[in-house]
Amino acid sequence: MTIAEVSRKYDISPDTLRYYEKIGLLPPVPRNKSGVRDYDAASCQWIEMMKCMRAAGVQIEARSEYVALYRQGDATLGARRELLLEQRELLMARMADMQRSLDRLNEKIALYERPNSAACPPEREGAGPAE
Amino acid sequence: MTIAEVSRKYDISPDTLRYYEKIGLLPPVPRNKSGVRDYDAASCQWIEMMKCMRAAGVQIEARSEYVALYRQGDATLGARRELLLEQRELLMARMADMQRSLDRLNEKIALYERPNSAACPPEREGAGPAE
DNA sequence: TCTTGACATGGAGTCCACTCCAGGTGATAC
DNA sequence: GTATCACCTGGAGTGGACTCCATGTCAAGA
Repeated sequence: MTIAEVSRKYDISPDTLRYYEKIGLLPPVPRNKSGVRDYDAASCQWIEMMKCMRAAGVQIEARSEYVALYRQGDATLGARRELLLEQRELLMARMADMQRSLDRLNEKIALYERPNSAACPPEREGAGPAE
Repeated sequence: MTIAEVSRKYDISPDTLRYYEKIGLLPPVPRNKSGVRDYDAASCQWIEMMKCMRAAGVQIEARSEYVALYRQGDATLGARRELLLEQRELLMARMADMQRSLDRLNEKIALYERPNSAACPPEREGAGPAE
């Protein structure tokens, strides 16, 4: 697949795809004889993996570390597993934070649903619903 | 409360607190006669609100818009409610994305738990567990 | 009175994750 | 053969969200 096709398929700009490869977020993509990228199945799986990690909020540094470990072969299986476990902890913590935010947001919206509510936070001291 | 106390209480640096106020993420904080900030209950509630919105991934622009609407008074109740509803949608979408990522992460970790697994993605074509 | 320390301000600098651009190459269409 | 087009590269630029810094003020303690 060309970079344009991959870009459409995963909704990631060609510039970003090249950037990811340059900084090691993707292992080198195969090229045709004129040096043009020709993404294969493995490349696509890495792209999906990176999209997934990005959506999970994993920093670029941790993502490239994972790729680097992978490319060093089986000796790094343990380290890769550790990295994923650590990122899972971080992800779950972020999700818990977001859930708390969502709960608060829902409370606040509920206040706006009541007519005449002063809808918090109060301008200064006292007035407005307790939070 | 002084900026240092608030900083400790909410784990937000004094620089960030001043920055938030400067760009309108917090309504002006009361000052003592020498111009030093003296955070009151309302200021603290705004800080909590901003921490909450930040944890929810709300951009600074949307947060300052909310504050600006609030400061314009009751005429903007509807607009504020709309803004919160919109941000709730975005938040729920992000959480759904993260849940998908978590599911995938768990699958991947499961592969690492099995001894001798080739642990994806494959280096090139074929080998390695299907995803 | 002098020093210290917490605070103030405006503005510059940093970091992350892209995003854009100038200049160049190779394959295809006319 | 030349125009067009998609692609290439290295490097500069951008936007968001801080973070740091030089310089200055004020109140309190030695």
